[in-house]
Amino acid sequence: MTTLIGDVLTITELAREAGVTARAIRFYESKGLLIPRRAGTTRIYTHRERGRLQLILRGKRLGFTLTDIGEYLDLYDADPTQHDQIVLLLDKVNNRIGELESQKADIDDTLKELSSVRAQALAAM
Amino acid sequence: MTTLIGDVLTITELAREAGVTARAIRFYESKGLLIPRRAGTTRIYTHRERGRLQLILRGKRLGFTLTDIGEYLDLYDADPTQHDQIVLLLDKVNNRIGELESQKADIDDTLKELSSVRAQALAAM
DNA sequence: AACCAAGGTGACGTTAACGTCAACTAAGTT
DNA sequence: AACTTAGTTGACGTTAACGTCACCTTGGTT
Repeated sequence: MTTLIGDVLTITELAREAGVTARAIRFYESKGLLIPRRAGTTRIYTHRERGRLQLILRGKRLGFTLTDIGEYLDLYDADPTQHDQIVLLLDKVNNRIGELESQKADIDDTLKELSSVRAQALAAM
Repeated sequence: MTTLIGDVLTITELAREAGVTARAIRFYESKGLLIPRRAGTTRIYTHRERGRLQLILRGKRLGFTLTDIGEYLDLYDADPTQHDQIVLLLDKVNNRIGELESQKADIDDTLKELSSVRAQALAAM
C-alpha cells in the first residue's frame, strides 16, 4: 500500500496504536460508531476517528454496550442550533451523568468493602 | 407451597425483592455464585444469599463477568488462617482495587466531558 | 380424589461482540 | 510476470448471560 501522507493512519496502524484488532475496528464501523473516509476501498483514519475510537474503548471499559456508546457519541455530533435538539441533548447528557454518578457510588461501596477485606487479611498475618 | 417461617425467602420472593427473574437466580447458582439450602428440592434463601445476590448485581452493574464476580465472592469466603491464602487474597484484592480506581478515573473524565457538552448546549439556548 | 399454582430440570433459542476462515483485489517488489 | 503484503467483504463459529418452552413433581385447596 501507498504510504499515507499527513496525519492519517491505515486500519492496522490505528489498531496497533489503540490496542485492538482491525476486525474490531471494522465491526465498530458496521455498527455506525466510526465512519472513516476511503481512498478507493481502503479505509483512512484521521485525528477525529482516533478520538472517537478512544471514546468507544472508554465506554467499553465502563461497561456500556456498543449501542449505548453509539448514542453517547451522537451527543458530540448533535447540532446545537435547533432548540428541540438542545432539549433532547440536555436530557440525554443528564441521564448519562446520573448513570455514571451511581456507577461511581457502586465503585466506592466496593472499594470500601475491599479495604475491609484487606484489613482483615493483614490482621491475620 | 408451605409458607416458609423465619427470615427466609422462596426463589420468586427473592427474585421480586432483587428485581431479577427466578431464571437468572438459578443461572447464578449453576455458575456456583449462590448455593442455597434446600427444603426437599425447593431452594430456600436466607440473609446470607440475599447479600451475595446484591454483590452479584453490583458486580454486573460495574461491568464484571459472572466469572469475575465468582472469584470476587470467594474473597469473602477465603479462609484467612492460612498464610498462603492471605497472600493470594491480598494480591487479588489489590488488583481489584487498582481496576476500580482506574475505572473511577474513566468515569471522572467522562463526567467532565459531559459537563462541557452540557454547558455548550445551555449556552446555545 | 381431582386440581392447580409454585417450583424443578433439561434443552434449545437469542443477543452482543468479536474471532476465524476463505476468497478476492490492489499496490509495490523481485 | 510472479510474488508478497495489506486491505476488503461475506459467512460462519464462539462465549456469556439469560429467555423461553416443555414436561414433571409436590403440597394445599375444593
